[in-house]
Amino acid sequence: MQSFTEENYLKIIYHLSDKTATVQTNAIAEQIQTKPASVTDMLKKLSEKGLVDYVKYQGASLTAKGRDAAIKVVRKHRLWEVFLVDKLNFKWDEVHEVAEQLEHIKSAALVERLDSFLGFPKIDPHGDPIPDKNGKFEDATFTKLIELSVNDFGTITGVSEHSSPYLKHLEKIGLTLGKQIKVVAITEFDGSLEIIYNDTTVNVSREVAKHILITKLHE
Amino acid sequence: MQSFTEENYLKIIYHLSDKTATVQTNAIAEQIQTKPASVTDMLKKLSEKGLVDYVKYQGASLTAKGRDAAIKVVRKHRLWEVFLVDKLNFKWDEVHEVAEQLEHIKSAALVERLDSFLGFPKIDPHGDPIPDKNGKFEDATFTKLIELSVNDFGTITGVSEHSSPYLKHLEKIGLTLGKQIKVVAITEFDGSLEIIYNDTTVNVSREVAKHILITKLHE
DNA sequence: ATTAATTTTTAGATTTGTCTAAATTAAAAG
DNA sequence: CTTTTAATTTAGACAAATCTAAAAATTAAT
Ligand SMILES: [Mn+2]
Ligand SMILES: [Mn+2]
Ligand SMILES: [Mn+2]
Ligand SMILES: [Mn+2]
Repeated sequence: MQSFTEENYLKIIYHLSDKTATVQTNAIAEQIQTKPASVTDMLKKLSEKGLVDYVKYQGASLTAKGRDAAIKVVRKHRLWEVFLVDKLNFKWDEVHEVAEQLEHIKSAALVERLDSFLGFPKIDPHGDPIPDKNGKFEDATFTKLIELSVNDFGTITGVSEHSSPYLKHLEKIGLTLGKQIKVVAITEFDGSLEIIYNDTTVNVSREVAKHILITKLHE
Repeated sequence: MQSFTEENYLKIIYHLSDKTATVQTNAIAEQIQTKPASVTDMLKKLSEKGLVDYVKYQGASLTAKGRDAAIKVVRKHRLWEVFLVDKLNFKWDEVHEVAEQLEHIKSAALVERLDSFLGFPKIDPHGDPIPDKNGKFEDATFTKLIELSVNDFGTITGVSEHSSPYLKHLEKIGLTLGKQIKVVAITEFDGSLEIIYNDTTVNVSREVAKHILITKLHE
């Protein structure tokens, strides 16, 4: 059984592993809001527990056991987010902080019954896939909005940034999950994108477009 | 903002205060599963924070601020128990441990929305009153089953022991919340009570009867 | 009022997770 | 291939919460 703190490290390492095979000390420190020296200490501990593979100065990666544990935390985080939005009427920008706490509640029965109560949802309020009981899930192949070209179109199926200010901004300009969008122009000056959905046109900065995930539609 | 641990101390002191005005170090230690020396340390800390009144060797009591904090924890504990039973189909003997964790989740919005989602329940699955948003609740005047005499009758409205083995036992012999019962005899030999409800007669040991709370009916 | 038993507190150590400052190692630049 | 820079690790300290063993205070018993 892992501590609250250990679970946070495993989860962060898991998320950072999406991009690179081996995760650096400084990257973990930044995500977890701590100092590199503290990360080194924890990596040694997690390594001794058989949860991460760690070689001095070379970074860390999750073992099978560590990945299982991390996925369980992610599953709980996303199920609780669905609960908060679907059942308690929270907005999608209000749930992340509370889910950060709820994800550490220890009770296998609770997770399974919550999952059932919610109707076995496949994605959370930000479009992220929810691992099932066995940790399995389909990691959809997203394209970032910023990578689209003029005349490309598709559906908004996720966001890779969960902060409240960011999500509130998307809400305000109408770019929420499920919206069909099309890129009509890319501004020469600042690289921002001109997007059309329904009959509305909005301008999206590169910084914002970076975190919007699109499922491209063809033809 | 209190730590997880501080909240547990406040809650225990609150519960122990029901019986006596000032709470002893050893009593807290026993409830919280720790050593008296640790309790002394914590009492000093809570005293400095203005949450308890504490005089060396004299025991402790909650300040108004401490009681407010304790009641907030109790409110959360009981609301979560209602959620687990009413929405997730847990049995009344399965919820206490999980609620011990959930009661420490920090989010005012979550508590209020959960309360609303549950329909503003007044009592939890064990018959305990749920404090409202402002910490107010009616503490009903219960009579312990063990204090009844032959021919006394009433309704089971609560239990003062939340452990799974105890609650499972009550379930098995049919003594659940809301049942109308009558004492038909008290056994000379061991003081156990002969109880009748509907058309069933059951024998209840003194140890079991001690924790069953009755609302007496007259005439 | 002494003595004995119980309760409570202190003193000093331990564990978990963190930090700062200094020392190493690895990577980048020249 | 040195030198410089950046990343990482060690060493030593610290805060929170706990423990054991010993000392002190309170309460109960003679
Ligand atoms: Mn989240
Ligand atoms: Mn999410
Ligand atoms: Mn309970
Ligand atoms: Mn209860």
